[in-house]
Amino acid sequence: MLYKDTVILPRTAFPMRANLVQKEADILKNWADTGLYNLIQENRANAPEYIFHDGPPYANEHAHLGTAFNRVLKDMVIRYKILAGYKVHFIPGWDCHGMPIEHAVIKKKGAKSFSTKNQLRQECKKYAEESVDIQRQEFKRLGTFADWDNPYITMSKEYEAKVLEVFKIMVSKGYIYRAKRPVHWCTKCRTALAEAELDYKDFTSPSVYVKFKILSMPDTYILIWTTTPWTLPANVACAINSGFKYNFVKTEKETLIMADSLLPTVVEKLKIKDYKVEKTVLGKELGGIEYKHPFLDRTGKIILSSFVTSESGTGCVHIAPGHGYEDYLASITYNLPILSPVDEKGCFTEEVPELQGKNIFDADKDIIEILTNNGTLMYKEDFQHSYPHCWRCKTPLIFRATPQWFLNMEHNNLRTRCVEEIEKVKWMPEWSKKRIANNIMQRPDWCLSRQRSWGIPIPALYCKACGEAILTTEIIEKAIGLVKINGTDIWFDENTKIDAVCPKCGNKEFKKEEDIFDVWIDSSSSYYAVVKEKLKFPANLYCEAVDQHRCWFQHSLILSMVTEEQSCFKAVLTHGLILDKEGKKMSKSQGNVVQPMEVIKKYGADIVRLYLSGLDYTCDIMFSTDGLETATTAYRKIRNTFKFLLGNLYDYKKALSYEKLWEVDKLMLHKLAVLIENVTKAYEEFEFYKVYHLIHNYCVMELSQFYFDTLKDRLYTHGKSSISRQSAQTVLSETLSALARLIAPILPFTSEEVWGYFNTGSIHLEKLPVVKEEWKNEKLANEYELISEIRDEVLLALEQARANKIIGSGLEATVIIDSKDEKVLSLLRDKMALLPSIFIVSEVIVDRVENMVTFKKLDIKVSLCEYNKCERCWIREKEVGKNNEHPTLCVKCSKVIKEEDYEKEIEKKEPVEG
RNA sequence: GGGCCUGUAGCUCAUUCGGUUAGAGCACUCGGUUGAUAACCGAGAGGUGAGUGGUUCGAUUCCACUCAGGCCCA
Repeated sequence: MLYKDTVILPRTAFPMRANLVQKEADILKNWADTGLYNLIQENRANAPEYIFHDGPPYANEHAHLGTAFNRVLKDMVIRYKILAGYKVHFIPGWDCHGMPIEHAVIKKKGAKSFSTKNQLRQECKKYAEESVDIQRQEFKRLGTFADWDNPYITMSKEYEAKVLEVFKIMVSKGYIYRAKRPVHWCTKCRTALAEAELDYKDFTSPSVYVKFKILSMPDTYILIWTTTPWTLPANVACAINSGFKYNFVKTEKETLIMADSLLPTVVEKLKIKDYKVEKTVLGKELGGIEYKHPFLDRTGKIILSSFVTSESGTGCVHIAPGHGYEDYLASITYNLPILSPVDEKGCFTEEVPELQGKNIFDADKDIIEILTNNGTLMYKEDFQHSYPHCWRCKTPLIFRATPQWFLNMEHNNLRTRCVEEIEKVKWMPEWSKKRIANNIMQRPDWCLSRQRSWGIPIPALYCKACGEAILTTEIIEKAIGLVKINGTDIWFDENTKIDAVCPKCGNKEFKKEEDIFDVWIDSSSSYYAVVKEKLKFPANLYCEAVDQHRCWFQHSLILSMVTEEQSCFKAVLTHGLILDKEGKKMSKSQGNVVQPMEVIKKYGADIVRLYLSGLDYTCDIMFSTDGLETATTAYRKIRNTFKFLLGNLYDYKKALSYEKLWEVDKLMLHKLAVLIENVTKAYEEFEFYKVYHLIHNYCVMELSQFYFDTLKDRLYTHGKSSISRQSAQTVLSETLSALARLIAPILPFTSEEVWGYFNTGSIHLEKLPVVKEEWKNEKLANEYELISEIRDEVLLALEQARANKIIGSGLEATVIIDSKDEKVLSLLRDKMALLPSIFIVSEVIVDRVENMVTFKKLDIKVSLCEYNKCERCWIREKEVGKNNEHPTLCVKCSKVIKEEDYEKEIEKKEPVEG
């Protein structure tokens, strides 16, 4: 008789090997075919809303690993919120304007191939559109959930018009002003350059030491050092560090002021032999002192600035706010004039009559001559240093102050209101509040204008008669009307005319502003163009990387405070950046860049997602292949857990009521309840790595190592329809149902695959598992806490017996246990009948015998069980061999065979050959 | 140079107010099983808690500095 065939082994088509790459593609197709996104929206039509607003990634070719991580993180939030019963309408976005795209297009096609702005803009648009499509495919492949067919695109005319509306409100409320600011300028291309367009190369500049006469002190000079003599005509101040010590150095002729720490190098260079330090003062004591300009008829004053270093020079820095960024910042603090007597070709203007028309680099030697003649030049040499050049024409660049549009951070107490509003927002992690508050407090006024082509034009006009810059809500209104229909290209079309009257001279002819907006205006207006327009203002959550504290988070907050007088987000979740496995930044030059799609192609999205979910993203994330391998192992464990569950539920009919369940099964429902509660709590806090560890540990420790192992005998050998087997199946079913849903936000593909073998419909239409009150059983849990400790000791004893060749399999063992602890002893006696299945041995006897090994709680003796092995369930039992009908079976098995009427089934089966 | 963050086993994470021998899982080694089988079970080994100093009866935990790394600003 083939008793083996009466054993009910797991049966499922759910494959052990995932073959994720193929499987995920199938599931994606299925989601697309069934229109899952819309099904979910319908399903949650009347549910409370959760507004999660997507920060638009930059539409620049393939998605980076950091972007991929950001998408996955957002997706886990979205999928969790949907699971938790919310309606989440997630509109993805793309940031499409800006310098990097313009840069890439010019690089690809060459600057000469575009004769008009709009030709260049068309090419940029094409580039951005292609990038959006590439990234959309990649984001879909990651299994991320969104309204991919209806994204917001910052270069769409609707969006552009909305940005202009935001600007109109800024103007109408009086936040916008126009002022000069130094920018990197190419004198050959006659254009401003962005940071990314700078090409640093070695360059030789004249290095000069110049003395400025202090007005209030006879024969006393402050000594400065500069490598750009041509900026001296724009000098308005001299900066020193308030914390440094400054010496008054008396030489034969005069007294020179310089930093104490730089004295030795300076006197050596200037070949000053006889000198004496007359006195030493702290920098802050010199603040406000006036000096005479070395060759122009005006004065400047000494100011205090923290950027002055003691690395080179004299510790006294010549300040020309029109020709340096730090100088410019200092000019704001000290309210200094911003002189920039240089035209767009790099020649001096009439503001410097002596040098008018002269190229500034050529003028260096003229200025040196003037300084030499009037005796203010102390020393001169050539100085080689790394200097920015134009990326296109390789000309050395200059800083030149040009008029720009600004947002005034102090208007209507904007800065203070932002800082106060920050307090009302929930920042996760908490330190991010401090970070953004610092940023807002320290930031200068926002320079809104860029001298570029690919962006939204600033709708200002210049009077052709008097040159007056005109920016009014009426003009913006007209621009919005045009843009809504035509997009912003219309602004750059020379045929487009805006009707207006110059308020200064009454003229009606205008030149349109050529500058565009800083791209951060585009993306940071999304609260207005998307949240307010299509969702519900304000958003519940923004979630981006840590660098966005200075960018999107900050700028969105500022704009929202201007237009809505409140924050556009209630909570902000920040994550770290993705670094390589050594914690180094990924960069092409280092060769340590990981392409997300290559990883997906190799491992599948679910494994990548599982890996990412397990990382603590509140700090920087080190991405390693080792980690992916670990995640693969963890994935297999989770997958096999599902396979075991499915395999033992193929014949499951219906749940047993709680009272009828076996004790161990009740225990497992308690543990499942605790798991559900803990996982839900972790999800609520967006602590996905806790979710991962909780679920993985549950699969490994509670299920695989304990429950499943002890359950095998019951599932396989008890009667098909026995209460004991049904009891186990009831709990297995609850476990599968809960586990699949709990992991669904992390493993959207695998959970969907599992659900297909278990239930109907998509798992992503389901809701979080609910803990039934009756499942909670602290008393049982406490008892089993102790039993678990006891089990560990028994397993240790079995291992020793195995090492001593007393037993092989655990089922060969008879375990005799005793305890000196009354509590333990009474528990053992109480649970006597259950112990063999819990220890997975054939026999357990509570007794005291000789040669017991003492453990912490128990004394244990393991011996080879003297009974015969049941052919069917492999348990050794004293009745085996005594039953005439089934001489090789134990009592339990012969009873099962009889009651369940397996006889016919067995006879029907063909005998197996060999 | 400034602001913010990070550093615990090879990997991913724990360690509640500072308190017994710093814990899990994976990976590794050894063993068992062959009825979850490219699976499953058990055991073992693995740590100067980045470093130095301080506060304390006691520090991985609190403080200072240093080192390594990240973001932003200069």
